[in-house]
Amino acid sequence: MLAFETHDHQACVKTRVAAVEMQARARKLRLTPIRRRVLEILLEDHRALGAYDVLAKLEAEGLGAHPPVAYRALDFLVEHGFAHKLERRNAFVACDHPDAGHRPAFLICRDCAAVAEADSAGVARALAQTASGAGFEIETAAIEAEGLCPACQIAAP
Amino acid sequence: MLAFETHDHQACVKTRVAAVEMQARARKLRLTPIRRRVLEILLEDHRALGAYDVLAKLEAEGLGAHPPVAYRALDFLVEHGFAHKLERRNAFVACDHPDAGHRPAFLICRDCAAVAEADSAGVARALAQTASGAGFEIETAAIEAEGLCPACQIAAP
DNA sequence: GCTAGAATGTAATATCGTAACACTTATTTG
DNA sequence: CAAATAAGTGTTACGATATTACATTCTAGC
Repeated sequence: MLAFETHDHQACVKTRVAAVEMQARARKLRLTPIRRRVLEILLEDHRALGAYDVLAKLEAEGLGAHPPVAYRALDFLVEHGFAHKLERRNAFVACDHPDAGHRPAFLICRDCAAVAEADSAGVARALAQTASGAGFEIETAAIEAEGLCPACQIAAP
Repeated sequence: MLAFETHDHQACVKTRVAAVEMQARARKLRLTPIRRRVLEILLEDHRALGAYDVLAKLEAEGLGAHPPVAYRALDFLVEHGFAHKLERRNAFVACDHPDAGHRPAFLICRDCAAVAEADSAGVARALAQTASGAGFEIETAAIEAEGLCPACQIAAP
């Protein structure tokens, strides 16, 4: 639950960008300057950011001023498992474990928008069982809890 | 998993509106004509409808032509447990079990938008356990699976 | 009937997201 | 290497989703 703990964030961003770079190379994906910068922007917080928040930062740096620029980069990151979309917030967050194809559960703080990934295996299993009883074939599952992170429980009681 | 089975839908709508009416009376809520009609619109399909879909139907019947009309009625229904919002789709669906305060899991067909409610107790328990390990205090959880309903598995293989 | 609170009507605008097409840059292939 | 192809980017325009604010009307309770 990395996001809720203090840690050396500079280093954290660096190692995680490096990890994605490696993954990208291995999978022959192009981590272009815009995509890389969007990933960094997401990593700089462990927070949920809207597409237009990301776009504003890009724009301030002269990297593209129109919505499709942000959406395309975000779509790329999401598609390849380097970021996730939070459906409840129409927002995006960098992935904690940049291995492709996982779909974690999310714990989202309603106060500070910090986001932690949680293992969804148990949850997914329970869901799959229910679905199969109905003859429903699950393709993807979004599991998003909202509430208060430890810090905000103290700050705003 | 009512939504995926054939049934007498006329009767289904009628009994469910009646159930909500009783609930509303018991809880001193005002099920006004607009709110009632929006509920019926949602019940007429067991499908996910966008706010603007609902609004279009209201408009065609002369019941209000501006977005807040639809959103206010939908918010009322959601707030009191007579409908749910599907975050992944920015859409709404009538509640299967109009008792207040429950938060089911959803099985949403990507093809026909049929929606079934599934028991979320097991899923919620698994999630709560993970969260408590992180010191995170869950207030609400959205659990939404997307895939193919039985009918659409046959229709579109 | 009066009044307070709830609900509705309406305009304007914010926020989120995409289609379409021109152009540039990278990769493949003859 | 050059041409052909594919992938990525720049830009315009628009569509879809949602809210704020304020005026007006309705309703319940006195």
